[in-house]
Amino acid sequence: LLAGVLDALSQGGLSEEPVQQEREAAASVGEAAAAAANNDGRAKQRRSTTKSKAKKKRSSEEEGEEEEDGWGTGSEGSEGSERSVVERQREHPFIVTEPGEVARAKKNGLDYLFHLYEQCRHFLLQVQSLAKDRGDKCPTKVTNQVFRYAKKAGASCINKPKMRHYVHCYALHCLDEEASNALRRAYKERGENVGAWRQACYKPLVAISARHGWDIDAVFNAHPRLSIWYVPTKLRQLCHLARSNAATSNSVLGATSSNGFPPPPPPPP
Amino acid sequence: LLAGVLDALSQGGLSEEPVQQEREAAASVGEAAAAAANNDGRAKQRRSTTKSKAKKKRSSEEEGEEEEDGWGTGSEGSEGSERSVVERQREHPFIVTEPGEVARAKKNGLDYLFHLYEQCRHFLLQVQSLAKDRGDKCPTKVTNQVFRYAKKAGASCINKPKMRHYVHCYALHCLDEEASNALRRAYKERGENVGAWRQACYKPLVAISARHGWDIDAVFNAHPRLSIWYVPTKLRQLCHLARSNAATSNSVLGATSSNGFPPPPPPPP
DNA sequence: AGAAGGACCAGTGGTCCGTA
DNA sequence: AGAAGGACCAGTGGTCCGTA
Repeated sequence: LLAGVLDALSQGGLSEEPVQQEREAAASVGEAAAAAANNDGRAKQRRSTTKSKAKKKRSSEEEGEEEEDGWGTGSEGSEGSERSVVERQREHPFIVTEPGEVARAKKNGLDYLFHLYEQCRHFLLQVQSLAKDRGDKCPTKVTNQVFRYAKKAGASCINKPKMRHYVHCYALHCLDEEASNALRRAYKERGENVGAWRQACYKPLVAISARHGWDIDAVFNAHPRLSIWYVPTKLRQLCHLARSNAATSNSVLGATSSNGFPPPPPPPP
Repeated sequence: LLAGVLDALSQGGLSEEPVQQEREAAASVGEAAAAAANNDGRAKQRRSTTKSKAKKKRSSEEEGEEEEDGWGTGSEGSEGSERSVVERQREHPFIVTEPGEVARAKKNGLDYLFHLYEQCRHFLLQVQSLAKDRGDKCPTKVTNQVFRYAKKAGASCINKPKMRHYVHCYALHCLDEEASNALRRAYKERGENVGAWRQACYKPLVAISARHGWDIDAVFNAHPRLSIWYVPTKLRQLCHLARSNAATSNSVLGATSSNGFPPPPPPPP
């Protein structure tokens, strides 16, 4: 539904290019597999930290409607005067937006954030399909390989640290869209920044895990869109901690669990 | 059934010790997790290749019925005269034995080999149980962590290269014990060595995968004891190759698959 | 100050090859 | 020669911290 539109918009003004790039990405996945099969992997090379990594300018010539279409990728520095010598470009930072709200003024909204997760899923599906054709091991999660594939396919807006950073926010969006929407509206209204909203996403997730015997892995795995993401360490820890606390107060009160699951034994100290 | 007996026998003359060692192994799993959580992991240290790794002699004093109980672990060098200065000790090599046959003369039989896979499963179950208690990520396969745990628990007969080397042999044993037993008898009768028998185990597995749409991963995952083992690279490649060949001859003959699965498209060249 | 992401690092899957 | 397994290595999951 909406996702299709977003797909088109988020590509900026790049027309057909992505298709060709995906073909190249597929090819390079093959190269990597071949190199791994043989014993070629020579030449290590680490640490290059050359600050002037002169991102070569894209060759797309039409810049007519670029910028201010609401899904700015921040990829081209056409503002000001070419910037001072090809400066390092980043994605616009996120702001807390309501569902359906389009972020302006060099910001990205949360619908766009969640859309990136769908894109990753799309890339995983392609990597899986390739792996099956080649008889390679088939990833079930969004792995480094998938991020590499996404990058080669031209999705420069996707990177591992960002996606891992907001996984639990996306999880809430998947598991309880009502609650997620309500939280977004509340935090927008209060003028909170993205970091505060992100922190607030943990609590309802811990509550959901509680209703499923505190098994956050099971919660993730039971959801088709969420099961491809690793459970973030901090979320797992919060669920574990909450379980311990619940078990303690249960035993103190002599109460029995009322969530349909037996209260687990408190973990050893 | 038999496994219980084997468990006892394979421990040689070590009485209660294993229990204590498992407790220590559990503790050290915790240490590792803690170290990972913090940012301590200093001190790398690589390459120690000191040839005289002087395995410190175990402190178990009873050596009465050691050696020649049919499950020799080859762990203690009590033969000859203490060997020439603490020599490097290894497990006895495997020979092809019939089901139920006990290997003698410093050899191990194939029942013992398969028993080691059951032991690994046992260790995985313990690691999983610990992980759940601690709220850690829970492995679904026999990982490095499990091999490390096994070693700390005193199972010096288990190591990764060996277990990976024979996985597909164990797979055949799990998936078609009749065929596995027949193969063992045939190769024993012909006086073949372990390497030849090991090679021969691939073919029936490829045939099994063919009956399941060439999906060897699915075959492994459908079996509860096998699903905890990674599919060996070579087996996966053989299945893929056989699928390609089958698809080619199918299309040449204009024939339709008769295995209940649609013939897959031949992989791109 | 708040945030995006290049780059790092400890530990993984995989198996070679010096050893016995 | 045939075989067991210590030790290595490329690429992983995870996230810090120099950057903008």
